[in-house]
Amino acid sequence: MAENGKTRGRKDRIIDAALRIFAEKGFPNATISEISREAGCSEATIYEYFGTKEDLLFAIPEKISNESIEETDRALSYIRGAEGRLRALLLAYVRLYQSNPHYAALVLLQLMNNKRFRKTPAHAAIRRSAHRLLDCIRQGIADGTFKKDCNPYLIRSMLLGTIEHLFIQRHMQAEPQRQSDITELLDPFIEIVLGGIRTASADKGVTLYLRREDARTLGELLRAPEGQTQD
Amino acid sequence: MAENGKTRGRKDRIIDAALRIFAEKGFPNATISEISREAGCSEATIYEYFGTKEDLLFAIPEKISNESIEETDRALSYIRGAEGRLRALLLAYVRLYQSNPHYAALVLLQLMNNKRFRKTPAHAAIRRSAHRLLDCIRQGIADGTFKKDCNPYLIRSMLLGTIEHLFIQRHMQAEPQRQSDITELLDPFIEIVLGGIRTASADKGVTLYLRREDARTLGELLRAPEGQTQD
Amino acid sequence: MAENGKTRGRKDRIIDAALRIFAEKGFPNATISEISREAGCSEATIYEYFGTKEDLLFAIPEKISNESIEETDRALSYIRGAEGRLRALLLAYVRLYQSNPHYAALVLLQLMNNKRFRKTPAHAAIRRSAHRLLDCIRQGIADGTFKKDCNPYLIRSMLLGTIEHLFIQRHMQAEPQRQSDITELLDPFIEIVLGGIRTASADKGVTLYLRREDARTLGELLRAPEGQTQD
Amino acid sequence: MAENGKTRGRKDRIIDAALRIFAEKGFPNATISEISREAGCSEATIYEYFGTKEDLLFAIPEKISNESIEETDRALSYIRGAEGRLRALLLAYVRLYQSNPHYAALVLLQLMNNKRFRKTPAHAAIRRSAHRLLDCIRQGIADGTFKKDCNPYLIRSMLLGTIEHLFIQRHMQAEPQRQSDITELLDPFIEIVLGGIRTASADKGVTLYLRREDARTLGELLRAPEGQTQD
DNA sequence: TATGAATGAGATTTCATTCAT
DNA sequence: GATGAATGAAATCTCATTCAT
Repeated sequence: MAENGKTRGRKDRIIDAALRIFAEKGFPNATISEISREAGCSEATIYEYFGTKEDLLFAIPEKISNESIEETDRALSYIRGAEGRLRALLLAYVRLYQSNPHYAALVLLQLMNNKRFRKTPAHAAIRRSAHRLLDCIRQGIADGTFKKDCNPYLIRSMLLGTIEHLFIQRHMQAEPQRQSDITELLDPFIEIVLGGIRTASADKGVTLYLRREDARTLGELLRAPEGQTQD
Repeated sequence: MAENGKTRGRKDRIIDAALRIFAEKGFPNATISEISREAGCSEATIYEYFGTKEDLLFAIPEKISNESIEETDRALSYIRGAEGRLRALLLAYVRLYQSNPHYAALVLLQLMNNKRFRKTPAHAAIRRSAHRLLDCIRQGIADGTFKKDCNPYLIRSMLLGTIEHLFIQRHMQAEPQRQSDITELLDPFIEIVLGGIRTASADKGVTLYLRREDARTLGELLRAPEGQTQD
Repeated sequence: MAENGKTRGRKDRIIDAALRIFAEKGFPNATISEISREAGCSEATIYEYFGTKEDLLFAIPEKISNESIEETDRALSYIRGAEGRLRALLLAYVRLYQSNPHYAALVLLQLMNNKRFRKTPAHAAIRRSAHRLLDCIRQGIADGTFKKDCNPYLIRSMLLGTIEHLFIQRHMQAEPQRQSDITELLDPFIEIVLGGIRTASADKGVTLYLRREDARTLGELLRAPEGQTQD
Repeated sequence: MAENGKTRGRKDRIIDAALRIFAEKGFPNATISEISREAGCSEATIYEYFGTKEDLLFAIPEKISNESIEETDRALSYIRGAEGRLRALLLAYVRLYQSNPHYAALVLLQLMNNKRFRKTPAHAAIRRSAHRLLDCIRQGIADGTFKKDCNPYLIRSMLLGTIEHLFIQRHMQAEPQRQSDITELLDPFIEIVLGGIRTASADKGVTLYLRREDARTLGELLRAPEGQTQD
C-alpha cells in the first residue's frame, strides 16, 4: 500500500508536470527532459511509467475525463427536463475547464487535433459526453421544448464551440490575472441559445410569431406596440 | 514580367505546399524537406524566399487574409442594418474556410495558438475582422435590434466559436469526401442566435412575449396553432 | 568514484580530441563529427557535456590555464628580484607552450582573436598572468634595475610577442619533427631584452664596456674586475 | 582603357570589401554574400573575377604586398649600415600595418595560420621581406655591429613578434578610437633590442656604466667623456 | 524500481558555387 | 561581362528513447 501509494504519487506528479508543460508549450515543443525536471524524477523514470511521450500525453485526459464524467453522471441522475439536463452538462464542461485551465488548453488545442487521440479510451469518454449533449437536444425536440426543425448537431456545435472559444481565447490572453470568470457567462449564453430554439410554449412565457396582418389585429385587441421593422 | 511571373509562381507553389502540409501534420511535425519535395524545389530555395520555417508559416495567412478582407469590405459597403452586416461578415468567414479547408485548419489549429503569430500583420487583419463583428453587434444593440442587456463579447464568441467548431470538426473527420456543406448551416445558425438576442419588435413579424394567462386568451381569440416555426 | 572517474575520463578525452583538431584545422573548419570520432563517442555525447561547439572550445583553456597558473604562483613565491620573477614568468609561458604545442596554437591563433573568449574566466586568468608580467617590469623600474624611461607595456609586448611568434612559427612549420627546443632560446632572449633595459648599476657591480687595451689599463688603475661581457 | 579601368575599379572594390570583412569577421565567418553587398555587385560577379572564396582572400596580400615591397626596396637602396637598414625595414612593416589596420589584422590573424597561403606568391613576397631582415642582422653580426654570439633567427623573431603583437593587440581592443600610434613606439623598441645586441664598440664611441664616484675618477684618469645617461 | 549516461536519427539552416539568360 | 535564381552538401544541435547498473 505504501509502495503503491508512493508509486501513485510519483505517477501523478509526472502527469501533473506533463499537463502544465504540454499546455504551455504545446506537445511537440515540450520535452521529456523538462517534464522530468518539473516532476522531480529522471527521464528514464518517465519511460518506466509511460512507454512513449505520446502515451504520457494520452494518460492525462484518461485520468481527468474519467473523474469528471462520474461526477456529471451523478448530477444528471437528478435532473429530468431537457433544458435542465443540458444546462447541467454544459456547467460540467465549464467547471472542468475553469477549474483546470491547463487541461482546457491541452484538450482544446493539443488533443482535439490529434488523430491518434481519437482512438483512445479518453476520447471515447469525451465522445460519450458529447453524445449525451446531443441526446438532451434531441429529447428537447421530441418533447416539444425545442423547435422541431432545429438541427441537433448544429445546436451542439454552438454549445461546445462557444465554450471552447471562450476558454481558448482566455488561454491566449497575455495576462493570466484578471481573467474573467467564464462560469458567469454560462447562463446568459444558454438563455440566448434556448431563446433561439425554444418553442412558443416553452418555459414560463409564450413566444408568438405572427404575420403582420395578424399582429395588427392582435395589437388592436391587446394594445401592444406595433411590430417595427429593422433595416 | 515573365521572369517575375515565374518567380511568383514558384513562391506560390511553396506557399501552397506549405499550407497543405502544415495543415495536415501540424507545424512542428511538418518538415521543410517534405514541403520542398511537394513544391518541386530544393530546401535551400525555400530558405531563399522565406527566412525561416516560421516565416513561411506566417506568409500563408499574410497572403490569404489580405485577399479575403478586401472582398468583404466591398460587400459590406452595400449593407446597412446590423443583422445584414453581421450575416455578411459571417458568410465571409464561412466562405473563406469552406473554399479553403486547409487554410481553415491552419488558422484555427496552428496559428491561433501561436503567440508570435499574434504580433503579425496577418493577425492584425484577423483582429480587425473580429472587431467589425463586434461593431455590428454593438450597432444592433444601440439601434434596438438586439436586446440591450446582451454581452457583445459573448455574442461574438458564440458566432466565431460555432463556426470554428464546425470547421475544426470537419477537418478532423477521417473521410474528407461526403463532408457536409457548412455554408448551408449558416442561416439556421444565425437565426438561432438572432432569435435569442432580438428584441420583440424586430424583423418583419411581431414577437410577443406573454404571460400564460394572456397567451391562453390570445389563443382563443386567434385560433392560431401554438408554438410555430421560426421566421 | 569509479563512476566519476569514468565520466572524467570521457570528458577529458573529448577535450583532448578537440584540442588537437581545433589546433590543426582551426575552430571553424573543425567539425564536431570529427572530434567525436577521435574521442570515441557520439556527437550527441559531446553536446551532453558541452552545450555548444564554442563552449567546448572555451573549456580547453579553462582547464589548462588553471593548472598552469597554480604552479607558476608557487614558483613565484620563492623569487624576489624583478629579473628573477620576470624570468620565472616567461619560463612558465614557454614551458606551457613547449609541453603542449596544440594548446599553444589554439590559444595564440584561435582564442586570442575571439572576442567572446575575452569575457571568459579562462581569459581572465590569462590577463592576470600578463598583468603579473607588467608588475615585474614596473617593479624593476621602481627599484632601479631597469631604466626609468622604458615603457612597461612595450617591454611586455616584446616579451610576449617574441614568445608567441616563436611558437606560432614553429606550429606553422611543415615538419613537426626536428622542431627546435624553444626553451633553449629563452635565456639568450631574456638577456637581450634585459641588456636593452638594464641601468648601468644594475646587478652586482659595474659593467664596463671597453676596448681591450683600455680595459687593461683600467683594471690596473682601479682593481676593478676585468671588463666583462654581459653575464 | 575605359573598359579596363572600369573592370579594375570593380575588382578593386571587391578586394577592398573583402579586406574589410575578412579582417573584421575572420575568413570563415565572412560570407561572399556580404562582400558582394558591400562591393555593390552580385555574388556571381565575384566568381567572375576570383575563382573561389580563398582565391579572393589570397588576392588581397598579392596586391598590397607588392606595392609595399617596391617602396621598401627603393628606400633600402639609399641605406648602408646594418642598423639603418634594419630600422628602415621595420619602419616599412609598421607603416604598412599602421596605415592599413584591416590588412594588418588579415595578414597577422587570418593568413599566417593558413597553410595553403604559404604556397602563394604573396607569401613568397612576405618571406623575402623577412629574409632581408635576417640579412640585415647577419650583416650587423659580420661587421661587428652586433655581437657575434647572437642568434639571428631569435633577433628576427623578437623584431617581428613584437610588432605583430602590438598590432594584434590593437586590433583586439574594443574601442578603435584612441588607439595609440604604434609608429612612435618603434624607435624606443629598436633601441632596446639594439642595446641588447650591440657590441661594446658599436656606435660612436665607448659606453660606460659607472657609479658616479667611479666615473668621476675614471674621467680624470682617462679623459673619457663623463658617465652618460643611458642611450 | 530508478537513473545516469549515451546515442541514433533527423531537423533546421547556411553558403559557396553554378548556370541560363 | 553581369547577375538572379537555384541548390548540393554539410554542420550544428535537439531529443525521444534505450540500457547497464
